[in-house]
Amino acid sequence: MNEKFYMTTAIAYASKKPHIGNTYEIIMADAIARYKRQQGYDVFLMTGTDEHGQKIEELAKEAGITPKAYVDGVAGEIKQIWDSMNTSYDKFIRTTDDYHEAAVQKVFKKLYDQGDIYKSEYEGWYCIPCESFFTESQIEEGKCPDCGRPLQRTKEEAYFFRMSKYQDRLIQYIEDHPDFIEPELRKKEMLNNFLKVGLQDLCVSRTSFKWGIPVTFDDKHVIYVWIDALFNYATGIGFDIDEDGNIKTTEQFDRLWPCDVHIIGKDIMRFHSIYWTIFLMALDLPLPKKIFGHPWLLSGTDKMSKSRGNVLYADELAKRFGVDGVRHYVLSEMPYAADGNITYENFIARYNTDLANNLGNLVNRTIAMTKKYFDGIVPVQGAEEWPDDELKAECAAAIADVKSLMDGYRIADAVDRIFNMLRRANKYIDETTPWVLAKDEEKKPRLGTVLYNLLETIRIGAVLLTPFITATAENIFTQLATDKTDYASIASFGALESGKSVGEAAVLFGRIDEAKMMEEINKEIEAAQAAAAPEKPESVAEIGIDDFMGVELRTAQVIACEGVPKAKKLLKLQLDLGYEKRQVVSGIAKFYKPEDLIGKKIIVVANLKPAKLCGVESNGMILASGEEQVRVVFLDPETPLGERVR
RNA sequence: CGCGGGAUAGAGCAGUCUGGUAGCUCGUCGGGCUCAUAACCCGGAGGUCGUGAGGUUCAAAUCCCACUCCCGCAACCA
Repeated sequence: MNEKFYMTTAIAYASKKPHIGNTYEIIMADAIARYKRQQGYDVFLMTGTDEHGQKIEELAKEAGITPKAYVDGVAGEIKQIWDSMNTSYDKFIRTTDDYHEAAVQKVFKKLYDQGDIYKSEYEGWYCIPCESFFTESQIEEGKCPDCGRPLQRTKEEAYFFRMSKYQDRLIQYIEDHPDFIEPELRKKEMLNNFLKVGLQDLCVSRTSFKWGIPVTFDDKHVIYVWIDALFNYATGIGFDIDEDGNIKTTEQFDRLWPCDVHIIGKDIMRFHSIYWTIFLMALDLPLPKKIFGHPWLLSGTDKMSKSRGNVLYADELAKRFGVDGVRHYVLSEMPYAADGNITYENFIARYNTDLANNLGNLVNRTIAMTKKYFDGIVPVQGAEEWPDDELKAECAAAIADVKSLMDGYRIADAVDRIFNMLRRANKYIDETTPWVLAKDEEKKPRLGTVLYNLLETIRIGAVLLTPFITATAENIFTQLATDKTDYASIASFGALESGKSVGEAAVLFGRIDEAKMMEEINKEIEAAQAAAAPEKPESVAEIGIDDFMGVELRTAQVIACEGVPKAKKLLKLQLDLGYEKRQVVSGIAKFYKPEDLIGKKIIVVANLKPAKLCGVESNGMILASGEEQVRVVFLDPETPLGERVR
């Protein structure tokens, strides 16, 4: 049996339809999987959906359906998009699958029984802003070890995982395995920001919502999302635990584990490289060989978000550019470590340059000449002349380069390398001028050689392109009418069989008129914006007038203002409420300079419990609106100070 | 001084480890060709390689130092 290669994507959160930035991951994973299969590996690619959590519980409630019904809908939609992108995953796991839930419960129990998970019995302290629990031993003088703010005694019981126990082993492992976390800069982030400063025990249960996997021996609690979600990588291939708490695996698991690569977004690097790895250590399982944190695909220069209105979806893009247009764009436009961009202008340029002009036109003109000069019969390869040797050398170089690039996960560079090879083939046509050879019957053998070399170069290109633009590669094979499509067939130049008839010529990618399409797109965007009613925001539970009157809002004037050292977002404001002065800290430094605020009259929540932010005391909160763009509520300059606001 | 990455032609990037004529794709200008999807091929213009009339060197995009700006991670939105 061939060597196995087990790879996974992160599982997609089943809260809403994934955008192209989310879809990029499965396409990238698919390209790697197809490449590995081509190389002869026995590949198993797993993807799926993460379906539990408070957010989904709330969305389902809003929609008036059960959480399960809700995630059934979204998971179906996600699977459909994955399928429509021609991705060749071997398994689509859902965290609501019964075997997964059962196995996760047993994992939790086992970790509890062996002492890695423990229950804190009313000894815990909770930091509300950090949403973190801490044990007595972690805290100093009743303050949060993270932020230094006062902690609340938690009234909830909670389960914790002893992360610190494995910390040194993990650091050692990462240092012994330089390829474990890639790209390199992500490894440094993990090491410097978390591991070397010391891991805290992780709270691994929740009681604040119900939509999760219950703890079997304590059903007030549901299991922390990351234990639930991360274990999909194991349960999906047959990992389980028997009644005695011993690990029970299937033949499939034994064959595939450990995972060869987890492909994930850079944002969840921490959960994989630290938590997941430590969970595995606790179960004495071999660790994954590699965790690859890919960058993000940005819409223009911004993160895609609904509120910015710049969200692009794979299926909508595919309507315009085709599935392979989308695959080619995301695969060739994403740098190795830095974020990539997507705009319609870039998309059209990429499409026209690479797919229509370079590849499509090369195939088209070559097939056309074969039909025209040889009645569509693949000619015989004759004596080698210049520049045949250069073309062949280029093919060989491309094959070798693509292999080394792909082995290093340099996807975009690999794709680019293939298109350079095709460019060389276009140049070869100009150098050999087949239309001139065709005018001289004596040159017919030479003409045959030239066309043969071109057809063979195209075939090699199609084999190399198979992992990336799969359907297009197949289309090319059809046009060449060849069944020499495997990787072994490009080991040496000349596997294409002479004497056979080529298929019908068909345009692979029609050229896009940029001006026309942009006009169309802009019109659609305008129409969509006009049609879209402002979305109803998530509302908060109704309150009575008494509740409102419990909030003491007062007018105040900013008499001094300065930034807080070490904090990028915070401003420290001195307020005059008329009857007293007080200090308030506010996270508005991105939007206001101190001098913008001094002298202005604002509204302050006067009876808010004091808190410390970055070590600076804050006694209240000033009113402001907005998320992306925060605007402080300013008052009429004539407003007297210290008045109650109702 | 929290940790790390980056600044190279109008745009996007490579080159920096291992100093020695600054390169690729797109765009732009000019030319060629006619097999092909106004495609393809060739050539030109365009860069004080972030700043410092800094350091090392025969020689610096590359090594060293200082500074400015951008980005990621962490912290932080009362």
